[in-house]
Amino acid sequence: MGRGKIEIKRIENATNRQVTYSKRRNGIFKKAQELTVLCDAKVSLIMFSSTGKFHEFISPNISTKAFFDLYQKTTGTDLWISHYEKMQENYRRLKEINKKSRREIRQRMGGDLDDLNIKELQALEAKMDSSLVAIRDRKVRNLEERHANLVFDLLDQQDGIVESEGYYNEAANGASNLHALRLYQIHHPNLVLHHGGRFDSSDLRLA
Amino acid sequence: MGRGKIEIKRIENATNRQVTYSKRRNGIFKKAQELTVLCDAKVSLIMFSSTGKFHEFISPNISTKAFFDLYQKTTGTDLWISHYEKMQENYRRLKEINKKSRREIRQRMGGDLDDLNIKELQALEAKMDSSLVAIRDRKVRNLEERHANLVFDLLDQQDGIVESEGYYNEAANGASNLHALRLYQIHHPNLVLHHGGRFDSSDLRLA
DNA sequence: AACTATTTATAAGA
DNA sequence: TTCTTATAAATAGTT
Repeated sequence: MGRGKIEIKRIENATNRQVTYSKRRNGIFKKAQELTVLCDAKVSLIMFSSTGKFHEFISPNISTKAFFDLYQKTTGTDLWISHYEKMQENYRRLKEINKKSRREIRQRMGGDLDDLNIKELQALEAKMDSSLVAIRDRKVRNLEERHANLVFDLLDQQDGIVESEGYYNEAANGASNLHALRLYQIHHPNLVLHHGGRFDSSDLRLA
Repeated sequence: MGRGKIEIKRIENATNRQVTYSKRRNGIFKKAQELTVLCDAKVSLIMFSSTGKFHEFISPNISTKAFFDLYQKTTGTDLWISHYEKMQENYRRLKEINKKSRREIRQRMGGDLDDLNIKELQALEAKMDSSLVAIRDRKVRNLEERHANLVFDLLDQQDGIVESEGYYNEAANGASNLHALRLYQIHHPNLVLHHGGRFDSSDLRLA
């Protein structure tokens, strides 16, 4: 749909590619917006250009966080929750160890000291140590895994990804999420949030 | 673009809405695919129809998980990581408590038993208890928060959301992620993955 | 699911 | 970038 028909393959000329990206991005955002309104659908559209620019459209009345949660729930794919649950399991183990340790101390305070208790204590110490080692290993593995994901899944293919400011948003609702995004935008004008609501072409001119 | 011009507002007739959703969904997926190829961009497009049907398009060479990570990194918005880091902090506290506890036990094994140690021990116990209470509270709050997000952000607005099978995927790479998705699809034919690669209209006829 | 009259998106040029 | 415009593509209404 243009002066000529084009083949759907990578545009080699970087300038043309950028121009086409910009035009088509506007087109697809408009389509997403229309679909949201016409069909009462929830749409999340996130894109990174070949130069690493980030753009997003999200339907109104749903935060990206809620979208992710729903996505994870729907697909049953979740790394973080399984990770979190394992950590909780380890908490329970540590808690149990602490409890036993306190019981040991009480026993000793009662003067009831014998060889068996020493062995138990040594076993306890060994258990605690291995538990801590496991925790440390898991933590290290986790950080490495996250890093590897970020680095290899994407950064090796493109430059210019904006870096996180380390701003962590604790609130769970969409409004706060949006707030975080806006705080971020102050320092990253390249980041454009295509909010929902009635479509306005001025929304598409910020990048 | 059709026999007549339409206003962009919710289609009240449910059948027409569904038909339009289906047609336009195909259109937008095709656009996403073309953008991916033409402009070498990474695109994630997730949608839920008003009847709760889930559809997704994701560019090749990047998993949805990686997309989430990148999204979070880019926007600096992250609930899970801050949560996770707090848990790690609590781990460190518990670890420290365990260490002190073991030192106490060693001291007692040496026969050095006095009132001061008992007080330290009691303080230790109190500290451990409050730590565990904090952990438990945080865990409960977290689960409630997640639940509230899922329930109120979306489920109150629509029916028919497919439920998670509770399948948790531990692997971090896209291939395994895809595998999880495919396993899931076996039981949920409504779930359609619009994979990347060359676009094929047959991909769009599964729902 | 098809068919088309129209509207809409956009490729190329400025 | 942004605008123009000829043309390709998407789709609303119909069968």
